Amino acid sequence: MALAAKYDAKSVEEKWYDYWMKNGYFHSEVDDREAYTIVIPPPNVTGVLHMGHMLNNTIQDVLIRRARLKGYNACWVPGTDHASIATEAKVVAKLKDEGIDKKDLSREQFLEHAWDWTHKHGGIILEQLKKLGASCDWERTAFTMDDNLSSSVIKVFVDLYNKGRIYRGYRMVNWDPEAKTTLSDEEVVYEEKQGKLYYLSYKVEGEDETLTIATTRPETIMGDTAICIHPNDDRFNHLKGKKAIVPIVGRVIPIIEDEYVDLEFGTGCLKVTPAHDLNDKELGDKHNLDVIDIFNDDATLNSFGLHYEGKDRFIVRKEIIKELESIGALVKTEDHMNKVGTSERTKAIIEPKLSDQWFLKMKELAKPALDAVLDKEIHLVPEKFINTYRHWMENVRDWNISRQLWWGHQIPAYYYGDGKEDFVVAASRAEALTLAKEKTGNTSLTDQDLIQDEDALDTWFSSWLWPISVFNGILEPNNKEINYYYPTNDLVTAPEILFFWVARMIIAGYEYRGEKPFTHVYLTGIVRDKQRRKMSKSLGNSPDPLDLISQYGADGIRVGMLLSSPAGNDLMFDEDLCKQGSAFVNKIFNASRLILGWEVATDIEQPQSSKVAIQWYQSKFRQVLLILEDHYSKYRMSDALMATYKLIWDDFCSWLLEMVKPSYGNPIDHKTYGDVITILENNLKILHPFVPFISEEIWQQIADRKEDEALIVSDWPKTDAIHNHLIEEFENAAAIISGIRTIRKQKNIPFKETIDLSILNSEEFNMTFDSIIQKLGNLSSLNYVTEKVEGAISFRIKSNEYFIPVSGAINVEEEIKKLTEELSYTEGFLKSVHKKLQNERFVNNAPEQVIANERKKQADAEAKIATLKSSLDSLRG
RNA sequence: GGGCGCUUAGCUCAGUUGGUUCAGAGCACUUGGUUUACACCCAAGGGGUCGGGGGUUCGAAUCCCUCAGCGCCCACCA
Repeated sequence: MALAAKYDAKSVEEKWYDYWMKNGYFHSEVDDREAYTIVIPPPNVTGVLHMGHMLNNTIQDVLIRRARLKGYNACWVPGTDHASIATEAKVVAKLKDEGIDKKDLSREQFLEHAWDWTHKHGGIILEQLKKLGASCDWERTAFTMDDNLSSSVIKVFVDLYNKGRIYRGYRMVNWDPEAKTTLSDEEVVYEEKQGKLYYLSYKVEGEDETLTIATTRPETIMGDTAICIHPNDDRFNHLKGKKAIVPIVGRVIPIIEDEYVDLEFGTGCLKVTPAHDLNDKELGDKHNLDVIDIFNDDATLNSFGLHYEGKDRFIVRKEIIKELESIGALVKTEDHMNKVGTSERTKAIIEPKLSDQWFLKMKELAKPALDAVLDKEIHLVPEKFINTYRHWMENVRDWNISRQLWWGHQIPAYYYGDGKEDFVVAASRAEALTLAKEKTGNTSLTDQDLIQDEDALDTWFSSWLWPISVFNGILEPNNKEINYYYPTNDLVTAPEILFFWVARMIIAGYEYRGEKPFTHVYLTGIVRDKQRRKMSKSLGNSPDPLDLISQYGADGIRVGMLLSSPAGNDLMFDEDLCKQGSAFVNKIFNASRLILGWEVATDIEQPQSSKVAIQWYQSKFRQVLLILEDHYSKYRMSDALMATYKLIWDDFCSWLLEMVKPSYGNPIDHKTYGDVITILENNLKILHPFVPFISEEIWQQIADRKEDEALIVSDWPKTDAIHNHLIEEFENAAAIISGIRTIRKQKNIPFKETIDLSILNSEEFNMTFDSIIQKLGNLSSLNYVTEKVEGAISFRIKSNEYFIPVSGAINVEEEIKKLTEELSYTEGFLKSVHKKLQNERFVNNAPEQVIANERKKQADAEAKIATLKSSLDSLRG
């Protein structure tokens, strides 16, 4: 009686979230129980919740809540990532709005702004997660730039450097001219773009001849230091050993020969620009060519760009084509599709650039991490990702870990001299000074002589330690928390970051714990809209998760997200799913309201029908419990939800409650009421991971609960004997009831009007559900007869025939027609079975079970035909 | 260019080793019902030659080949 007439999701959600928090139910401490741990994939600290997070965190919360109910010490560690590039870009943009240029700030000043920004906008996303019901251990909230996590990063860097795995190298790297930093290969996204292929003619030095090359990047002629032809290309024999003159620039460059050149592409002549193309760099190294870098950091041209100095590369491309055309150096232009590397974060077009950067050697580190997945030490769900993972790991390249950014962990390398190699790597300035003194033998060095490397580390260089560093396992490898919670159990994340993050965490796990960081990796799909477009802020096709929550309730959204989310498959998000979710919540609420509204009488005996119904449901419930176990063990979340959904909606609400419901105005007997309450309680337990709020709300209402009692920390229902015969008999009863309903509909007999049902049984018949058939069929009587009932409509289930006498004339013609159709269908069916059984090869080859089944089919069909025939005979008189 | 995956009802998807009830589920749809928890309800019902073609088999949505369409990952061809 305590439930309101209508379910108010908002107030219920707030009430119970506060209650859970207040009672510390999300918090985990080391104890005697077995730990079940998940570390959250840390979202960007200043990010906001999007649909991908909703899906991801719903799944994590379902896993965590279920583990908690199953008696594990469940620990879900939340936190955020400093997101070096993304955050720095936001801060730079914000400063720009205020008229401040990053260049005019010192590192310290800039970092102050960045921290302000972080404090102001940071952690909003975690507050949003609370609205979703996420039961994270908020006392453990971590941030990749927390002191201990930062120290962990530095310690690891120093360690890897000392192991010889980190080195500094002058390499061609990916340069993001927008963020003005290098990127790792994984941060470059290649996009197909329609471009042009320009054919340019170069004069041959000292001759009245020209050669033509094809290029997509005419602006880089400023950096040309050679022309390359294939040594076997007879077309260009006359050019060998000669030199060419770069148009506009006038520079004389050699014509070299290399088999790298593709004879089929373009003209067979290639211009070589070692500073701005990886292949050209390799050619340059091989042939000792000059390297001329023509770009500034922002991808405008430098002084090598002559009169184009200071202009952007793409403007220069347009202008230089005009100039080349005017001097007759542009031969022709063709359309050309090519893949352009763009920055994952800023979307800027990447410029290959030579520079000094820090790298981590990956090959050896990757080995145990590869084996772990191939040997199923770590399970990727779904398994199709194993191949992708293997391919990447087997071809892993050194990781560029330095970024020309300030927001992040500054590289702990300290320069004490002018030479490239005049540096030491140490966890602190003091240690660095000691090391520098040792290395140089110069004891008069002071702190002032040390200059720390300006660069920061790639964000992923801190998040790859996440499952260890959140438990402080890097700094204190033997503390009791890391030993207890590590390895964690499940990781739930998007496949997009399989290499960025997952693979590297596995690597770090083996390197720093000698053990896997988690056992299962559940890879979710991408959330897309109905047009299959990825939901993103820039496309504007993503609903605001908080709006959805206020509209459908957190429970509703959770169900909606989970209804269609097979692991690894994209989720076609449709608001209708949320509608279905909140309808389900409403159904649970109303069913509970019905039960709690019942008047209970202690002086009534439990009717036979209720007793049977309760026993049946208990078996059904246990059966579903096993199915759930199976689905969960395979991480089939949608299936687990659907099995629960159908159990509650169909078996519990549509069948059980209808079976035990007292007739209008009458009280329910005490025994049945108690049984139903117990059943409801168990239902709520298996519902709780999916719909935590409504389930807690009702659980708290259906009995007097102690102050510290709560569904969230109760226990998962126990399995017990399943009476399969009850389940089977119920199915038969349900078919009979359905038959009655069909006839009522056909003959327009309203439910209120009672009818008689006669059963002509040709085989042993179990009467367990008779009382229920009577109740749900609203029968005045249920009789077993030995002869057909005259003047009655009939229907058949298996080999039994059921008769309902109807007042008024029966349409004999119609009945005959109906029976004839059924007969001819059954005869056709029997014929196909006969054919099969007469086929010797089938009888010889098929397993016995299959043949036995066919024989059973044959017998059933024959019995049914006999029944139909005799019915027809009696109808025809 | 290489690799992986997908194509089953209007929509989103299940279909484990080929074998009763395997051609399914949820939603949507149609029809009927409902002063007695819920129209976010109840009941009944329609709907698919399992992308096309070929093959293996007594038997194929399931295995093989091939074609078509879609998606993803990886890769330095100007």
